[in-house]
Amino acid sequence: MERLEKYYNQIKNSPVFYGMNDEELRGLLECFNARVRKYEKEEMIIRQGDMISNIYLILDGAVNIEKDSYWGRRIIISRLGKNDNLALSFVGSKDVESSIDAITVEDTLVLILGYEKCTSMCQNACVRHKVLINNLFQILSKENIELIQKIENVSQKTIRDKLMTYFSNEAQKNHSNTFSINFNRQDLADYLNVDRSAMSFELSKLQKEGFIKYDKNRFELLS
Amino acid sequence: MERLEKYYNQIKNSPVFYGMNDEELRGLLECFNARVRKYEKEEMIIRQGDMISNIYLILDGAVNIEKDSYWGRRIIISRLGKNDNLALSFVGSKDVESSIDAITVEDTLVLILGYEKCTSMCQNACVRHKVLINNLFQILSKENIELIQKIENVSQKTIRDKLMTYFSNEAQKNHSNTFSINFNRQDLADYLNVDRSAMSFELSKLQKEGFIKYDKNRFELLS
DNA sequence: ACATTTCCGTTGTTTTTACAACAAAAAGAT
DNA sequence: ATCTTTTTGTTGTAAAAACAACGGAAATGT
Repeated sequence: MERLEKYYNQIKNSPVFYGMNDEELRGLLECFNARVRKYEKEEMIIRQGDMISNIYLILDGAVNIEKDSYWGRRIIISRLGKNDNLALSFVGSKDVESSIDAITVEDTLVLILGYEKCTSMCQNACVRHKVLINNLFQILSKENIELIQKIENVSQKTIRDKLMTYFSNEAQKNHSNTFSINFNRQDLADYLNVDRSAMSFELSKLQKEGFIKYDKNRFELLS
Repeated sequence: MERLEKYYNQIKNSPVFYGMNDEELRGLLECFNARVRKYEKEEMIIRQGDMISNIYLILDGAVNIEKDSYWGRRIIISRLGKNDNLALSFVGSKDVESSIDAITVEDTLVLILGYEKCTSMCQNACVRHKVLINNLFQILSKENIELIQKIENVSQKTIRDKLMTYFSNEAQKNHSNTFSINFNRQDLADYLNVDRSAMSFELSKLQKEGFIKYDKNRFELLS
């Protein structure tokens, strides 16, 4: 259990608490019984089948949202990082258990809010709750749009098209044709749903043909 | 333009307005300048690039959420029906233009609420707005979970696995091993991201091998 | 610096898919 | 009922992906 104060500024600036002043935020943190927890590398924060009643906010680190297809194949649905929320949709959907795992890819610090407890208590009373839910709505909207984008990525027919679609999207996010990615090769393959070695092969081909340049995890989109 | 009253009961029972009494609902409908609009078959309700500031609720009919991959290939992201919302995530994400098309697959009736207008006016004032956003949050959560499920469907490696995953999910939704699907073959192929003829072939093979039985759009999961 | 482990690229082989072309069946129109 | 159009199933072929096996590079630990 880590001290909350240490991360107060970061918490304050996260999208979850957007538009709140200090007084409101502190009240909210107390009402939600906020705490900070540290997870080791490769630790599971959420498991398939869990009932989720907490809001999880990543303060630092990286987390994979994964799903095990029934024969051991791993699907990486998304890679989350600082200021992202985990499994928010399962908080919003009452009585639905998590269909995904959340696994840290490195040591990770998470802020945990007991959503259940507070909402049942303060019901219509607290004003902050209204701001919060408004923020959550917007965060979920963004998540939704990113899922659609992911569907676009994995729906391309060839490995080449998947890679180029993914790179285009990354370049756009970074406002630059040069960008680094968080994934290693295996993770990228699991994200794009292709075989790693086939993907590696396609990457070199793309480089030889002059579409991209890369060195380790740094990529450049040419032309 | 259709008369609102005719559909009042259905509107009242939709998830968007869950938990509101008549007075609140009527106030809300007025505040949001609610109207009902009829779309013909194959008409576009939303286009890629549109800025979405309305809440769309399907009263009757069916709508495809699609995306055109840049070489004519069509991706069906989801098929929506009665009581579903269109493009809600683009309402929540300010200043983000739609990345999808919404196209009717048959004559469709839609309730349209001018979300923008009301929220900017009544700001923190109206109580109903709080209930509404709470509902929207839950609806978006469900959408989110369904998108994750779709990712699971299309992330299977073989056509057979995609079909069986899809069928399992449908059977579960219907609480029965026998169920009808809305898609015709081409649409199902575009949804699962596979070639139609290859899929047809795989379907007959699955039937021959005794895994499924089907007649037209009615399927049964055996074993 | 050395050993060990993890990660990455390459190649050949097998499996699966996409694509094209066509026939049969079903649905719609007159 | 007849004709037309749309949908669905079947087959062969070419393209692409998965898989397996391996060697080298890079990272990690001691």
